[in-house]
Amino acid sequence: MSETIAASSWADHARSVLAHAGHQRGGARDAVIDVLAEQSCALSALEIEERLRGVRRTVGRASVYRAIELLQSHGLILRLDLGDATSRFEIVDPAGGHHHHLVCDSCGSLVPFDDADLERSIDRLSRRLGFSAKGHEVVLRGDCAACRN
Amino acid sequence: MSETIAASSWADHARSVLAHAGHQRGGARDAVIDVLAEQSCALSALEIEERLRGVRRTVGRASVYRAIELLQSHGLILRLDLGDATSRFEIVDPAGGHHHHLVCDSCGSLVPFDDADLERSIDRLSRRLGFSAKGHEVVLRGDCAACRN
DNA sequence: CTGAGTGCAAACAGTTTGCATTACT
DNA sequence: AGTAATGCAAACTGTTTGCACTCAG
Repeated sequence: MSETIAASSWADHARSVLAHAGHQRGGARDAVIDVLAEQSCALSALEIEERLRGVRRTVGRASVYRAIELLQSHGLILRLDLGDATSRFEIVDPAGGHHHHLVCDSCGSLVPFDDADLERSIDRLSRRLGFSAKGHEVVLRGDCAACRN
Repeated sequence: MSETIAASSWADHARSVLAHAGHQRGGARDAVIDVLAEQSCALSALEIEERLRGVRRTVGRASVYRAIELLQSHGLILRLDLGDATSRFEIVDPAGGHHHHLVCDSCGSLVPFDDADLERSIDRLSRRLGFSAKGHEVVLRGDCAACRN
């Protein structure tokens, strides 16, 4: 894993981007940013809401979704769809690094990984196809170490 | 594209698999199989329902979902999630070939592609990670040829 | 003060489920 | 006849929207 950004630096970065875009700073969105910053891997909107309720402050569901939408539109988080009909979100490394995921068929857990070889293949591929591919996702399905008795 | 199976052969295959699994053959599921067989690329459940209403026979929404679930549990179709909160389904080539997708950011269209190099990377990757990766999905996001004016 | 941000509740869309009916075999 | 398959409608879940209220600047 080449994720080396500190959680707080992403939060600061996100707040700064939003501020420059002319957004006021409200308590609900701020709390959502904090929760996302603490988590390195994908969270669903409802998971975010739940964690907020416990630890920080109760935030209306709509505010969670609106914060997510705003963050996404500024490229600060990305949406991840893994086949269970709920979107998950995770912070985007401002430095450009990114990873992909293994979804465990048994326990449903999410294991992040990265692979330079894979990235190279995808680069070559986009060039071959003539796409200006702006992004990509790779999802492996299998059994995680814990479940593969 | 190395998809060379005839549509009818998948439909026959699917029916045979279900018959061997002890399932009776009903009109609704049969129609769903036909619609899927005619389409080479992913369809959502509601798109399937819609096509059935027009051309073949009106099929209850629940039956569409039940047919999909059954087909999926037998590995005859696979679910595809592309970030718009609706699952799409496409037939699985009994010969084992498969492809991935480019999602056009502008028009939302789905363009299938395959790439041996990419597959090799993913194979190597699964081995490196020690997963028994049973499946994988790759989604590229960008602009399709038509939209890239 | 003024508009962006927020919370609540209602509206929505896709999907699933319960149950009575129909149709294979 | 007996059992799987089907259709309908209601229930559910995740997400979005309308609107009144609050708070940051």
